[in-house]
Amino acid sequence: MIERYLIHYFLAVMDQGNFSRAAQQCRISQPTLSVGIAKLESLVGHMLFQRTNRRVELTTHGATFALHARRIEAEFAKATLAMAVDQKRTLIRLGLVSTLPALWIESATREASIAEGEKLEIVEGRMSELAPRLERGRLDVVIGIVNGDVDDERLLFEEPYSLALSDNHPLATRSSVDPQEIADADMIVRRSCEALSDVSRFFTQRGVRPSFSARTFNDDRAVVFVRAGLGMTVMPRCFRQPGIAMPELSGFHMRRKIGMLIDPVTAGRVKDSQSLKFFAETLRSAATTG
Amino acid sequence: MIERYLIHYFLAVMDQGNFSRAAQQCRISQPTLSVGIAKLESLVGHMLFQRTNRRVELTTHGATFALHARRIEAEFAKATLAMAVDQKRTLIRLGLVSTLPALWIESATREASIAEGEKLEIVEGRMSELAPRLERGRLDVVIGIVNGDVDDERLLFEEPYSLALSDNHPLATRSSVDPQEIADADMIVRRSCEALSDVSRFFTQRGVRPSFSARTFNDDRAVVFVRAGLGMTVMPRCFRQPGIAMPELSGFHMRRKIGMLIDPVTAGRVKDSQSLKFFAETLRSAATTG
DNA sequence: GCATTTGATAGATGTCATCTATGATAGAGC
DNA sequence: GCTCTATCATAGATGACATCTATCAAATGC
Repeated sequence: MIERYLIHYFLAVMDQGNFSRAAQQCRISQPTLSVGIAKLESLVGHMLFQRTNRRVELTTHGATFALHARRIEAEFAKATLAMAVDQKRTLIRLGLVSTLPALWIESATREASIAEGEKLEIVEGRMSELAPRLERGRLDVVIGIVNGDVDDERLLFEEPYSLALSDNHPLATRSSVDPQEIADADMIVRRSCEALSDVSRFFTQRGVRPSFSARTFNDDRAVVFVRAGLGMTVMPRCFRQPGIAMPELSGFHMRRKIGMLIDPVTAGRVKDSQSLKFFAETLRSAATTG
Repeated sequence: MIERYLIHYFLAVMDQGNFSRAAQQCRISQPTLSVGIAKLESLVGHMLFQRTNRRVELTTHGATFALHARRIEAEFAKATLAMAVDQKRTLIRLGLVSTLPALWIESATREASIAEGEKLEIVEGRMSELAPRLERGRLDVVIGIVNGDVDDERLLFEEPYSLALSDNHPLATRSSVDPQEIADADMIVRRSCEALSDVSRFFTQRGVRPSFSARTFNDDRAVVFVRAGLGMTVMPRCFRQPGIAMPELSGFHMRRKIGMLIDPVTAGRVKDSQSLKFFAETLRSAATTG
């Protein structure tokens, strides 16, 4: 049976005149589209496209099928439109980089839930997982690390990485600490940290080889370790909280920007979302007041 | 995205007014249809059916959607029809019970391949595997064991089960052998035999407990063993061939009918198939001339 | 000749439609 | 009441297949 997704593939190739671009339009890989068209051709029993190396054009059978394909797609569109009235809730699928403090996420989530008739679906993960999901339309928006220039609306905050240590540590009152001063200290490794490799390079380039007292993927757990005096670590400023001192690590100037990455396809829906707005604003204000 | 199969499910429920019957119409299980309708409802954002215990009826949203669903399905049908012209080859998916002799299958396949513009796709297996495949439309026709009354057109041949032994065995010249006479003989077990349990019951009820010299799923291999004098076995008469004697096993009157089981949905297409006709006739004549 | 762009192929992976088995509910018959 | 039957829903396992990440092969442009 000819499924709708094959109709989609077919129309995309017609639109773009090219398999690779059609695949992009459908947000699938080129080989997937290739076998999809092959399957469609086997289902209808005819070649639909004449592939020359420079361009793709319809066969006569393809032209016939094109008429029907357009009508089918139009009928689906009409049906969807007809059912779109009285829609109760809009779903926003939000990707969230895992290197944000639990407390902030907690209050942001609570604020977001105020919005009526909307539903937030949150996926946590590293940027390297979230970015392709956004790319393929599995997420509507990602709140995480953004690089390069970002307009103010989408940038939530920018922050440095600092040293984090228990506030009864001798160095806790200092505003800045030299790497050599902590050569003998125990360090805690935040394994999900996006700056992990930069931090370790920073220390090794200065001849400092700290010993490690803990390794964790959970940043809030790392904070607990620090507060308990198990060791110190380097983490984004946003993790500052009672019991933790965060002096500058002199010479380490890396910063990160936290912002929103929005899927262009669903951008309209996302822009209107009250819950996302509440969520973002809570993070933004936490960063400025903290 | 609403896929076509969901439209199908929806229309089937409308047609039948009942999930279970709709599932039968779609040749899927009832739970599959249940979650399918649930998925469709979540996609369109509305309940489509009002389920009471005794009957299923459309909601107002469902009624609206029904109009569109019919149109969509109609467009697909038109498209399929438009592409059906100039169809080159028709595919017949043939299930073949594995307890038929390789030689017969070989010549039948060769004869079938004469038919132009048709393609035969053969799946071998036990009846217990083939029957559900036919049931679910994965096969167009099954050639295998048929029970009960079958019209002459679909019945290919009927045959008894006989003892099979090497033709230089002392008993080879006999027309009939008593079970007690072979109490000491080595037997070969044809593990895929549909009569296996009947055969072993037949022997045990007569107090005969033969020893086994071979066990195989491959009937032609069993023939090779028999011819080599490794032992004897009970098999359908159609396996008779040079080097093998097949005296009757007195008291064992079981017979089997080999015939065609045809999927009612694709019956029209199957009836017209030349290759299937050649295939069937070759088997039928092999049975009468052999 | 070399880099680029095209679509096709192969093998691995993940998603999800499908299955079987079971539960929950309601009416029918006694 | 009680069972029996018919209904649709749920849970977990399975399998099919759409999709991915490699690649390759062929043609074009420089």
